[in-house]
Amino acid sequence: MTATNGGHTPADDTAGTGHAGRPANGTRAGTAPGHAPAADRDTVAVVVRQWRAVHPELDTGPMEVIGRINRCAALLQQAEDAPLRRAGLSRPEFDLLGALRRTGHELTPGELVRETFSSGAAVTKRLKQLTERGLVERRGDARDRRVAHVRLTDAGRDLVDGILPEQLAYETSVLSVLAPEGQGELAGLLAELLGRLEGRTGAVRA
Amino acid sequence: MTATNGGHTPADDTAGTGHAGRPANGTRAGTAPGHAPAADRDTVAVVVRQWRAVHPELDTGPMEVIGRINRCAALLQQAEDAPLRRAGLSRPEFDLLGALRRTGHELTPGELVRETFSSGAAVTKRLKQLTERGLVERRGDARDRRVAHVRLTDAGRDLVDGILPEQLAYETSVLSVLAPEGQGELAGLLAELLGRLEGRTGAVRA
DNA sequence: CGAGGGAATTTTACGAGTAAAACACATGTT
DNA sequence: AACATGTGTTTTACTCGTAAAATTCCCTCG
Repeated sequence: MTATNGGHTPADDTAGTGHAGRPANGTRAGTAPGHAPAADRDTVAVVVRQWRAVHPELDTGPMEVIGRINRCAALLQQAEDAPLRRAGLSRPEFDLLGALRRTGHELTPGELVRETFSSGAAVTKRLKQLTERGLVERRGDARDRRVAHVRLTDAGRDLVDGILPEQLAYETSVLSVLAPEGQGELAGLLAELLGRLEGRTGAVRA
Repeated sequence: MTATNGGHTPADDTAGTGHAGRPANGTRAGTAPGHAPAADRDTVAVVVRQWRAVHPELDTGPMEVIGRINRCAALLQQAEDAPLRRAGLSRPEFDLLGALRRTGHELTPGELVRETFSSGAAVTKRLKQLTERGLVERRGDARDRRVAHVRLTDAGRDLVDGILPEQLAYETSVLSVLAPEGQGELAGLLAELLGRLEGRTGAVRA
């Protein structure tokens, strides 16, 4: 979207929360080559400054990172929803189809729940709709009559294969502001962080 | 949460989409000092591998970055919702209160919409609830009777001030997997990316 | 001054997700 | 074999957010 979509962010944040912060006040934030000082280049910087003015005693450092992650995610999702809506799909629906496509084989509703990180009820509803639209098919299991097996129809597969390149092309264009090494660094740092977050499920006490 | 919360991620992704990717197959993903190769340290790496197996011709690079941003955001939000729920607040509600707290002055509903990145209708509903709970107060404008001015009550201010340190402490603990320089780098890279995303509203065609 | 145009906010109708309960079935136990 | 227990999936009741329409009010212009 960013052009097509109406422009409503579902789960944003950053703004209200407090997510922004400052990496040490000395840690040069500008990582890029010859870029502006990025005083308040983005919304997060502004928010952090506000918090610091009100609560000078708090270390707002983490906000710089987490606030930006949240905001980037929100904007990216909004942007990438456009090609999906054009195809008449919501993101969660595409995620479901994508899971089937990338694993290459049938999945049960339960497996879709895990692959998709959504609730069982949500998966049930989506499957119902996607089945009606002819994008997926279900088949009962011979052994265990509780379980079902879901697979993509040809139409479903084609739809995913048609959208995916668009998504990747858009993502590539957005990331092009970063040098290739920058992209690698970013991926690496995020992988570390994600490793901790996914690590022992819920080990980090909130 | 990550321990308290039920465990339902609202707006996740990564899994189904395709967000993951690989920074060049040579770009060492491990950015940290002496860490494991991170072969499939996280979910995103697994997903990317699946996509590459199915569509070897596509450049899945951007997925490594964007997939991780999305997944990190989802997990962070889930984790940080715990202290909020304990206080009986949803994240959007806290965002609204936070906007009032950090700006330090009254805001109109319209301003809250902008600060909070949510729809007008949503703000209206939240204000209604928060007012009933005695966390905010409204006052009509003398000049223009269409506008209202919203301010935090003492209870509202205290609530925000009580929660914020918890949030920051949690964020600090999560980010502690990264060295301080790593955090700075991450903040800087994300700032660059965010700059582009926020830049000219919707300039990047999807 | 009275109408038109526009802005701020709220209301309405509805779609989508969640938690918890309900189902349907399989399996280990005695 | 009958049952308690546990798992896979769906159903139910409800909440929340959205889009679009409706309200209320300001301001300018003829």
